[in-house]
Amino acid sequence: MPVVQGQEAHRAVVSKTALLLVPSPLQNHLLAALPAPTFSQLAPHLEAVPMRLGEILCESGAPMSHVYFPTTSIVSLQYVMENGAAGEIAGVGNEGMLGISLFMGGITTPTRALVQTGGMGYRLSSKILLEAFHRDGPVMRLLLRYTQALISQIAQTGACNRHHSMEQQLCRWLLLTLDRMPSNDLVMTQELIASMLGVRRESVTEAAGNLKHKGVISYRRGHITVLDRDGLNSHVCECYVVVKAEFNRLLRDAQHH
Amino acid sequence: MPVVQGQEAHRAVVSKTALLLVPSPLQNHLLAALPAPTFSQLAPHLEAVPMRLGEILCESGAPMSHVYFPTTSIVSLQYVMENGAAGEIAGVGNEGMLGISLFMGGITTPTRALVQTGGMGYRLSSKILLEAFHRDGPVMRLLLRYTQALISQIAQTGACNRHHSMEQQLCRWLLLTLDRMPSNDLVMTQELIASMLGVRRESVTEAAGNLKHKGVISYRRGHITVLDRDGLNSHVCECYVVVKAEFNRLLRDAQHH
DNA sequence: CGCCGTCTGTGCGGTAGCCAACAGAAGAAC
DNA sequence: GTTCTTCTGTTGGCTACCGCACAGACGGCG
Repeated sequence: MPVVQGQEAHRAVVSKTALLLVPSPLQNHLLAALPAPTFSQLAPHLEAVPMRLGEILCESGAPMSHVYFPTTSIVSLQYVMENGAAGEIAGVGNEGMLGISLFMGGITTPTRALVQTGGMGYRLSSKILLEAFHRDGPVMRLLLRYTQALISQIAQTGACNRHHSMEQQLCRWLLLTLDRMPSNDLVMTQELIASMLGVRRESVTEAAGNLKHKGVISYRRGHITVLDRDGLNSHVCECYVVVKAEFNRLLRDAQHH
Repeated sequence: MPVVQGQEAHRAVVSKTALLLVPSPLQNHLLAALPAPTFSQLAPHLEAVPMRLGEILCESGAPMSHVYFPTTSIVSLQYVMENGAAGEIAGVGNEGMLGISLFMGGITTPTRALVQTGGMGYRLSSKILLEAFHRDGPVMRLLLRYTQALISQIAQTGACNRHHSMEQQLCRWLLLTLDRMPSNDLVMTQELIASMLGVRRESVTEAAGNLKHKGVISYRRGHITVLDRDGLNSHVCECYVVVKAEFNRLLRDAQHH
């Protein structure tokens, strides 16, 4: 997506280091898609927060005091089964927000929100968000559309679980994660990926080994580097494309910024 | 009270039991949960429609002219993969509605809506629904809550796909379907169940055979009868309970009727 | 009644991913 | 550097589900 790359490049040039640590809220696509006046109303209430790897922003069933708009971080929405097994139902990065249950009316949600890639984000108190949402204007329209895109992602992930191979799922996950990151280097252990995909660590090792052998990725302890994005594209299942297309479709017409 | 079975038969024959075929709109829990004045506003626009087994109410990616509120029918929301394989992401019966993408803003959705159990329902033109929704009152609140419950169901189904056995999933599916039906007798072939669950027909045969052997269900060509609901409960995975609990939680506080 | 289409039962080989147990290796901490 | 933790690689057996092929059996229909 040229927008993201543009922003990244711009940031890297203009800023020394300070701005890198506290990126603009506009790096979040949802915030960036708001009309300028609407954004200005919210801006004073946006609070930059660091989001650390492994941090749990919201436990399953717990209410949230704030909603989060990741900029350089990625959050994983997970179900947790009774036997302790976990798995990702969707990811939230700079394209989205965390906390839709607030405006959907349920307040809580039975999923856990876990920081999967450390970075920065912005948060907004639930009160402010709800007020903005119920002005029935652009905020509501945008957030509902985002929610629909999220539903598609959840459904597609479920379908993918059922029908596609480990390797395909790994490729999907890598691509989706890559799209939310400024670089090709993911700080990520295989163990963590396994817990996201809801599979054994060994299965990830094997699939990643194949991709490495083919020269598509390389990795060392806790880092994965994507060498050949097209290579991933040629191994991934349709699910990646479907999810991306649906996000584009739903948020395209919502652009005003 | 074999209503559905009756419907299939009666439709072909004459219907002096016509009243059985046109149940009250209030049999749909969402409509019933609306405050009386709100419901009265909508009532004149509600149109009773038969929904026949196998009918496709909405093809993947196609816009809908109406939203549907099933009363005695059940609709299955399905993803369709490129290779033709299909699977259910969620079901919609008398507890819900079909067509959330209308008010979510996306207009279309990448899932197909297939009638899984024949029966009756009510439909409402999208225009009327949207007007009601944007009055920002009880309708919006209720529909957003329902949408959140649907999200939970989709997520839980995906998780269940990954982690639980055929038999557990079959029990979950039977219980969820049973809850939406007036009788214990499902008009349903194993082939159809298999396509819902996204598995082979033979796998369903085996799992159903086990349940039959244990005396939990009985069946004959195209019919499944649940003999022992508690038996199903003792074989089902947690997913069933989670979904039901979330529906109850989200729609309980919304009751005004 | 008998035919025939559809639904259900079963068997066999194949395989992807599970479970458990370890061995090696990279990096951090000292 | 040395130690120690944590991450990655590999093995072997196991099970659930797949794919295919076909037999039997129900029940609608002429």
